[in-house]
Amino acid sequence: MAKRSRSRKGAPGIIEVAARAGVSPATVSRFFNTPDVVKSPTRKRIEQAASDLGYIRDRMAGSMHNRFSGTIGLIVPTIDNAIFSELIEAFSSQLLVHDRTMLIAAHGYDLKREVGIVRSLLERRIDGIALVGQDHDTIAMNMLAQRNIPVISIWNYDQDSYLPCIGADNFAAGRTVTKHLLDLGHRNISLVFADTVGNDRARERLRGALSVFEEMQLQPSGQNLHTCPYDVGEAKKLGIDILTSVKPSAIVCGNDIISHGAIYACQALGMRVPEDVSIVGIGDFRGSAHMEPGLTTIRLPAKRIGSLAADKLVAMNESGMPSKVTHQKVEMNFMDRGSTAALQTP
Amino acid sequence: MAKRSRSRKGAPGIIEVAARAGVSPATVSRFFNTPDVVKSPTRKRIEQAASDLGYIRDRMAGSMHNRFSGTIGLIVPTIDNAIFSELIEAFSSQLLVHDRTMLIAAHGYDLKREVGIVRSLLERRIDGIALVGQDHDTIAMNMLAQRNIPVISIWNYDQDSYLPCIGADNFAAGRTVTKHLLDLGHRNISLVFADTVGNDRARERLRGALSVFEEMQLQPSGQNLHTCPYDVGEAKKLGIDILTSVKPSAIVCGNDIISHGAIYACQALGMRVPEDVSIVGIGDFRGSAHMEPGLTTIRLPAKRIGSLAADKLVAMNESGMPSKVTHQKVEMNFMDRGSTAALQTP
DNA sequence: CCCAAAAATGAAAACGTTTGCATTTTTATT
DNA sequence: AATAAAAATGCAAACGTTTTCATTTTTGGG
Repeated sequence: MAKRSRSRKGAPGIIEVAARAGVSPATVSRFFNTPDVVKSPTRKRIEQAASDLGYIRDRMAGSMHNRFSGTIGLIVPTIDNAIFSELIEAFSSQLLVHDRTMLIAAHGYDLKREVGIVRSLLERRIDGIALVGQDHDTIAMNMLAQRNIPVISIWNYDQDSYLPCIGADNFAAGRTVTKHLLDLGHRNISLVFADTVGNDRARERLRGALSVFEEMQLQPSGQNLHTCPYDVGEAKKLGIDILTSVKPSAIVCGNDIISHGAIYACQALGMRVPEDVSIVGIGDFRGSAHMEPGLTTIRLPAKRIGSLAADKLVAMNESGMPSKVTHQKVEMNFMDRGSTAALQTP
Repeated sequence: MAKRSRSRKGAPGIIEVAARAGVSPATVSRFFNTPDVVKSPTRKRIEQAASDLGYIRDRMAGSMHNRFSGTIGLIVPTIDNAIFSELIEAFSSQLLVHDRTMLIAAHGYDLKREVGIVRSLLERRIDGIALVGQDHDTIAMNMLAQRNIPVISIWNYDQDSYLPCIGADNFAAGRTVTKHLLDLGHRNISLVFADTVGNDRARERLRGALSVFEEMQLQPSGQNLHTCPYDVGEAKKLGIDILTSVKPSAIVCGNDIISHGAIYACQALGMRVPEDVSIVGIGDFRGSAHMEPGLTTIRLPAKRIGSLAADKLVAMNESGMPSKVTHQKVEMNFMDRGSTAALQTP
């Protein structure tokens, strides 16, 4: 039985490279970390030797001293959902630009699972971590704090967050789309949002939506507030329910995925969007612009957030942790497309 | 200026834990790696000490001896696309089950970029890597071979692949959907596929589709073969083009994303699916089942592939590399939904 | 109870780098 | 050309574990 073959056969180390280049290992190390400090001819010899041998650095060994591993963590509720994949891609490729790599994991909206994931990432010595939202388990936060790891919260902007954050104003987003519907004359409006426990993004959006009703002295009846998971099929099913029972003239969806389901629900029932029902979403995911009708929604710059978060985390590494917790708000754009129209007075 | 603060303040190591538990560091190490070898009372003391101190293992330091880092790489063409996010999620969570973590990166269908990514992952000492498809740069493959890293190719099944693979028979998939359309009486069929260079999945699917035409002694005119990126918007645009110029009665899309675009194109043009145009896809992504009409497609079990790949890679680690290259085919299911119908004889 | 065998633990040498300090080489100044 | 200062390089001690080998403790059979 080939017990954990220790082979590591053809892998040359810094020492082999040094020997071949006729320098000391220290110099080879410097060549890779601070090239400007080694003389040009030496540099050339090392470069040659390394390439001859097919040398590949062992960042892990290096990290023993450094205390920097060059990997940064990202924990999202779920990967398998248009909501976050854009973010992930942007975060990852921006890290690559900084010569870092991404360790990613999903907790499936289960904050308890997040704790285990944080631990697992910490065991791998991440240099920093980005978390979605501001709702997290204390245990996880303590582990991070004790180790003094840069943490930032992304996706939701919260002026008073105890963590640095980069995100959008979800409250405002909820307001904007709801107001748009009211401005169009709709009054019988259904609200379909994701479960808000442990999900500050959804919570804020819903708060925003409700605040508009309040301002207008309108009360959405309990009957008009619905909870729905981030799933097109579920949303469609629920949509059909709502459209046949409550018969709203418009639906505010907490998220584009839900909107997609709602639009399909209308189509399945033979109702026209926006003539019979107006629908708005939040997010502006891939595809939302191109479906028929195009979805009226709010563009949440996922790419921008991912990219900024990567930059920020790297910066926190390189310049030591800033004492000040910064909050960065990214802009959102209202995309007025074809899924909403003024209420047809019958 | 806080130059790369070396702090690592509150982080206790194995030594602190050992001291507190009144044992040697060696025993603490054993406690974590082979618990059964340490006596129960000792185990308890160590456990207590570790939890008191908030100790978190440093797997990196451990990996110096082990030659196993506990991280496994996954390189995909893109994360930000329904195509792969399901795979990624499954792969990642199955790794978590095996107490491994995932390092992931996307090359954007650029095989040259893949080389750099492979190097970067190798520098982080991955224990194995999963690559999508069988088309890869030789340099990358050599780096992996030299280091003797377990590699598997996923997504496409190829009996003769030089790499172990886990995937679906894309050739058969192409055949099935195409045959379905021909069986329904369609003859004026447009083929819309992704660029096949460096993309064996698309290539196989297209080959499969064309093989059916050949068998039936039919020739798809050059006019009927189109290339399209994996993007709903682009697909929709191209779809509108095709539907207004070539006026096919059916479209075979190389992938569900393209199908979505094609369906929206029909809707934008006021054509009914499937009455006026039949459309088939390949993949069965999230949402395909629920759109209106439901997309007729082939279910590619991305979750299953991801999960199997994770298992396989871990197994290759634990039992030493098997000398035999294995090829595993995962089943696909044809999903006959609402987007196809028999040709209306005019 | 005794002793051999087995089980549990400890001591110390790795693992492949980085880095502070010492040494050598180069450069600049006079 | 001599020398001081600066730049380049080398030496060896880390980094935080795991693991081999040696030692101690426990177990079980007579």
